[in-house]
Amino acid sequence: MKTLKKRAEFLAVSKGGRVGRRAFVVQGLKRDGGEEPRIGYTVTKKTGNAVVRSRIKRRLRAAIAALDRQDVPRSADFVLVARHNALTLPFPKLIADLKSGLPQVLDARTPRGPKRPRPTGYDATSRRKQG
RNA sequence: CCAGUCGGCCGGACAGCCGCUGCCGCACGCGCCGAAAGGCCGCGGGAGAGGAAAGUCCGGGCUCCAUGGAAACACGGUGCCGGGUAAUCCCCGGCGAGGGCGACCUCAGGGAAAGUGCCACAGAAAGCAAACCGCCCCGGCUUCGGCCAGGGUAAGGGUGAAAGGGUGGGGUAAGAGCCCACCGCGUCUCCGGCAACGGCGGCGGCACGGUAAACCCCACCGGGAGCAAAACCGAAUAGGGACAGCGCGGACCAGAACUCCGGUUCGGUUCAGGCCGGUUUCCAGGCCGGCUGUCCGGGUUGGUUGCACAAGGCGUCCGGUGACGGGCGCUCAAGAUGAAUGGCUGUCACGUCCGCGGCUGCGGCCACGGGCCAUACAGAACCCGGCUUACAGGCCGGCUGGCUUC
RNA sequence: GGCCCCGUAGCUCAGCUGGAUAGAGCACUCGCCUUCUAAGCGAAUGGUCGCAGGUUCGAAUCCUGCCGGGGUCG
Repeated sequence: MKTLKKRAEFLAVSKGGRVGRRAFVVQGLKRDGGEEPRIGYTVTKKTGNAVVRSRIKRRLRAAIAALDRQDVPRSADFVLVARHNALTLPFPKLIADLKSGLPQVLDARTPRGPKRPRPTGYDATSRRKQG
């Protein structure tokens, strides 16, 4: 399985679909031309120290390697953004989430683009009493 | 046996299935990717995180800053003495001060009499020796309680972190190193020691407050930047350099021509000036303007090297109190770059918790069964030597204090 | 991976060089003004000065070590 290596490629995939799962968030984008799917892994510094980050990345990589070829859609790029419980989630559940998440992220009905902050309630200043 | 202190070491093991990255050997189509440089694909063998890989706090190697040298001034660091080392703010041994019953731990240069500064508040006074409450003497007045003037003191009170040696005795009107003893301080001689320093004795009677992690003085050390250094290979575009031609910029004139006497044009000479590792100076030495054409080279994305044989590791002997040094033998031991060194499972050791039983010096110990997302801190990034910080649990050794028994 | 900078009230910052009172503005609370609100005026509250040692009589300030955050690298 080929991997994404450049920052520009990661930014391009982040504009595609996005699906959340228990241990990670999948971003995916269909790609013209290439046939072999490519995977990128993102584990932020907020997740833990270097030991934890490396271990999460290795588990995700091992889970991808355990998938069959038909489970991964072709002609597409994916980015897995790890959550902290990717360290502790049982391995079969990790594989099951990947099997369901990878095709779903390419569905046209999934939300697209980078995650935006959800608006919190309604704006309280708009209903100020006037004299 | 308990308590403590110092030093060293380890920091899961085995097996199965599936993977990742270098290295070595054998194959090696003229295959695939790429603009190129370059890389990829087969089989077998063997290797693959740490004591801190961390923090990036010091010191070196290495590379570049064109090269080489000298001096001064800054700036920064270090600071008892001696040694170790490539080097250090590190380590070892010793000295001094403080703490602890002790093993042991902690701290740090000298100069405050080279100079400058500061010492708030309180207090009379904070560095010049001065006197607030007091104490004492003499004189005067007195309502006999004291008051005033002059003088002598620094023992006592009070303020403060600190009040110009301390304790005791003598002495005195009261006092005071005024005198004496001891302690402290300073200084001199001698002795021990390489030295820091220590010791005996004499002298001085106190003259010398604290702060230098305030400025500073003294001694020693240090050029700067950092492997994203640096070298090589290498699309497009922009920019760069060399050469040729044109002769433009500044300054000057024994020149020539024109002139409205301000200058202009031509010719000739020259590059004064600026920049070049913090600054300055002295040397060598190098670089620096415009337009057109031709050629070249550098270089971004990228690739290769740097990059793993190094102050290396292990063992042993010798020298040394020790840090460490020397000899001999064996060994070759991770090398990624969106970043490899793993994922899953089983068994076991250890640990911990619960239950039950036994022993006991009542602190605990032992045996059996069961549980644990069943291992702390933590992941190489050019390489070494240190320091600091984090760390479940365990092992070994030296030493100190106490208890019991013989 | 290397290098550099910054941590003070809920927020934005002074004070640090040169040591002795922890301050300013906004925000919050209360009061005045106003029919009510805003604005204005007045008052009060709010601080382990990132943490821990050390130097000093005395540390936000000086020294050392940690912790956290940010920037930058042909």
